[in-house]
Amino acid sequence: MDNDSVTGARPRRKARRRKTRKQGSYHHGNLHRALLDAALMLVEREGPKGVSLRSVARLTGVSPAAPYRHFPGKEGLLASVAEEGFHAMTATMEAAVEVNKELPLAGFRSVTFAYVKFAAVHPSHFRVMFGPEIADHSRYPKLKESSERSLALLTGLIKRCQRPDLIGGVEPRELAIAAWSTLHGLATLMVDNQLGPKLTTDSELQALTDRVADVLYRGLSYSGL
Amino acid sequence: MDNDSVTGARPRRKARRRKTRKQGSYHHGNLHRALLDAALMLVEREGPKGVSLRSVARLTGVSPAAPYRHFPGKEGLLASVAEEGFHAMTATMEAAVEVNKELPLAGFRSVTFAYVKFAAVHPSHFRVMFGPEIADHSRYPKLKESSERSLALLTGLIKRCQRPDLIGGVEPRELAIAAWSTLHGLATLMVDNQLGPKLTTDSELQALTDRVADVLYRGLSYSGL
DNA sequence: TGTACATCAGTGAACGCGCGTTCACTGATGTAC
DNA sequence: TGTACATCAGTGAACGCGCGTTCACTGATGTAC
Repeated sequence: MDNDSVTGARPRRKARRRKTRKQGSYHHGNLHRALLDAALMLVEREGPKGVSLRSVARLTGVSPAAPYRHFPGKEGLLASVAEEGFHAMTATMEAAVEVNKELPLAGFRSVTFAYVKFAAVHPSHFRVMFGPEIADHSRYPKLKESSERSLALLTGLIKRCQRPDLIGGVEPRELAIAAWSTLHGLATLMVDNQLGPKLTTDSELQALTDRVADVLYRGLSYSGL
Repeated sequence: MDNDSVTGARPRRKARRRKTRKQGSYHHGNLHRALLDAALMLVEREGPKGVSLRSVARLTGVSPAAPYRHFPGKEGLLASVAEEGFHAMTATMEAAVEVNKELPLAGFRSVTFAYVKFAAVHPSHFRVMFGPEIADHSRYPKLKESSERSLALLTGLIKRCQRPDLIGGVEPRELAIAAWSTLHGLATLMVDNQLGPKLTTDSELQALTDRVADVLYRGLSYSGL
């Protein structure tokens, strides 16, 4: 049941919980986390609409009412799942930037790949993060905040790339939106199977991502970077 | 109930039906079309998950079993809705190309705007077209075919733009995927309210789209266009 | 250390609901003669 | 033109289902004295 593919986000979360809660185990031990893990697993296995509060409880081995001790309802649970997704994705993006710290433009390539790779590996999780399951994202401040971090990351990256002599010409945030659109579009089209069945291997994914990143890269270069 | 915002696709469809069916009115008159219109309306009003076969039948004033005379089931109905969406969207894109026929690169701008505008005006329809409501797009050949037309349109546009001396360097289809990713990403982020609440007016939308199109445009220009 | 009490995580039964789909049917429409 | 028949679009009742959420509860855990 432990979902160790989202390694980026979990340690942080565990640490936070240690502080706010007694560390010992209550009845279940750690139902909050167990529910999230079960939800994650169901999302990946059955897709976003295969997740119900009852099925999550069932998978966790707990009564249908138990989740209400930890989440305000179904949407609240999904919002937490989405939030963890954003944390994990941003973490891999940050790691990708870190690798090419001195070469910000090269960093762009790895960030692109990190984003697309995350979507490819966790398609349903990705869908929950951006899809209509959570009707109003603004009702979940922590979710909103975590999703904005990825845009902030792109914006920061662009600021660091911007050539001093051209600063003032283009708003970094607007370039960041253009970049984000490209990453997100590629990831979405892929997740939704719109690009044909040619993306079976990792290297094909890498190749396609590289081609798209090329265009984006050039577009940004000639827009003041 | 008549949804005249999707003007691009309907006349074609009506004409086709006149041929295959008697023109008079059966019991309901034209339940097939009425169901599609009702589904479309519900999708826009309640969002993709607000649509049920029963609610569609209800809105049409018909018994819950009636739709089964015209569609294989719920998913089949939604697939038809999605298909009409692709037809409508591609039609507006084609119209946008037509306007700038002699200036293919300028045509790119208008196509971008057409795509994003369609998503902005019909957010839920757009979601049905790309979302997980239809589990397996390949099970609906007509849907698949209609969705591929928009990529074909982009590819064609790129071919016409490609500078003869550079042909052979880059596959048009790969540039088209890059372009499509950018359009689609922008449209998706907008539909999913990820870009903040700053897109209330049409001109703001136009401005943002133009900025993104700028980057894309430059990226393509320096990639062999 | 031991006891009485408070807390609160998890139970299990129940609620009302709307759903997708099926079925035998009926009655309006179309057609062959 | 009129009649007997075939077709088939739409009916309405019924099915079984899983869902989200509520409620009074119980019993393990933690705590104050």
